[in-house]
Amino acid sequence: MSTTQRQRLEAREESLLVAATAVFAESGVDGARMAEIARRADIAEGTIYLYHKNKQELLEAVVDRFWRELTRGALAALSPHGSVTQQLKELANYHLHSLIDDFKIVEITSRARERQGETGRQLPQIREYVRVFDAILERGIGLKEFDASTPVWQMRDVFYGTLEHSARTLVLRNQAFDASVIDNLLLLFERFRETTPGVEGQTKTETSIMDALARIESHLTKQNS
Amino acid sequence: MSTTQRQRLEAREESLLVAATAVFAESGVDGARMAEIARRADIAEGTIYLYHKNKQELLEAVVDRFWRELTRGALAALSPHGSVTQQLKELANYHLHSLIDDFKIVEITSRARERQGETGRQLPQIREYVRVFDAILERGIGLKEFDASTPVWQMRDVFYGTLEHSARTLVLRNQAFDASVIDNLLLLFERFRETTPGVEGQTKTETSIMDALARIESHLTKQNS
DNA sequence: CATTAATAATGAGCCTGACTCAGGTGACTA
DNA sequence: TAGTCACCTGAGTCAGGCTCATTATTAATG
Repeated sequence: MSTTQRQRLEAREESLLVAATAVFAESGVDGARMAEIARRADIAEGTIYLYHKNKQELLEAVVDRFWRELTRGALAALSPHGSVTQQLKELANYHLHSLIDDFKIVEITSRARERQGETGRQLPQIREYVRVFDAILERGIGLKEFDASTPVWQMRDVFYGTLEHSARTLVLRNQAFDASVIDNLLLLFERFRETTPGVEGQTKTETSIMDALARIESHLTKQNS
Repeated sequence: MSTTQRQRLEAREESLLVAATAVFAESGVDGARMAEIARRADIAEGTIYLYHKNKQELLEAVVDRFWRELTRGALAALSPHGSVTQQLKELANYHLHSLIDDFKIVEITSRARERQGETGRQLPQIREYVRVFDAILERGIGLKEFDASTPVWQMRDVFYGTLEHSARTLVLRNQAFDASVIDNLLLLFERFRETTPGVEGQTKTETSIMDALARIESHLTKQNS
């Protein structure tokens, strides 16, 4: 059966990524030995190179997979019909928790961007993850809840930048999740609110977040298959 | 003359760091060859190891030196008797410009933190740099310009996190410095302002920023000699 | 089923590049 | 001139990422 064959290959690829993720997280990128990864995935060292051109691309695959999962989780964490503020808070919570829990892999993410010569690269799945927040914000603007005068990317950079740094601070201090970070961040976002509230003007653009999320989801499934 | 001897050593050390900085910035950490660094510093490869234990510690020295210079520059960019808001703006400007101009080295900074096993390390000079902002904020709180309800570290994480992400976004898009990022960020910081203004209550704590900066400066000179 | 073709997996060995160390060089002193 | 010391050198070592000739496995064919 050709299906069995393909499935076996995919299982192998998956277990390779799992093994690589563990070793990278434990030993760091430089400390990780290809031999060790192969041993854990129960394949020969040379076999890795049938799936990934080199250590760098294996790392990229690991990181990409991680952010793909994170995007799935983020979408699942959002209450589909919640308010913009509600969703923002849910996403902030999910994000900060994830950054803290998987600090090791998050740190390694910057290594996946490096590539001989190229200055600024972005992994497609990270871009996809960021879009989840952009989608919420755009919905907020569409619903006139947020002011359109500040560009979306600037609001997003405040959001992500702050959470990333806060996560680092918390981890360095060996502190657990701190909800006040999120409360204060959301308070800040009040600044972006429309001064003309226009409450409950939902009817017109109400579906836009669903559209945006659907678009992102279809993107994901496409790339996955 | 023993002075001449010591000076020669310091000049050597300095030219080594200059060469290493250039090569790391051009080729990235992994792309950088110790042989190339030695060639540019006009010394033998083995000589590098008389000054730095290995490539990792050379990298740390390079990054540390960079942030030390940045701290000097930041202190110079502040108008000593300016208002807190004024100084915040000056620091934000200086910081964003620096991040963009020296993007390569800033990116490399995270590599200097990595060290076999240890999860979260911080280079002393980066910590010192961050304190410049903390000092301004604390002065603001002392002068009752800022509310003390949000912890300083959270405000600082908003500040640094946002600027860092914004710099990345700008560089990735090949855009130059964008002043609106700073304007919007400072607008956000209005949130942290005291609701009870208490304007011009300067007399009591007026010197605290000078004290703080002086403390930081003396720190620097101590470590330098 | 046997045979062949095609595909996948293996791991001994190659090669690059960080790092070492036995020896050299020159400044200063007696 | 010889001895001491501090510093420098670069050929050689070796770890570890990666290659590729060989072997194993599966699929296709008569």
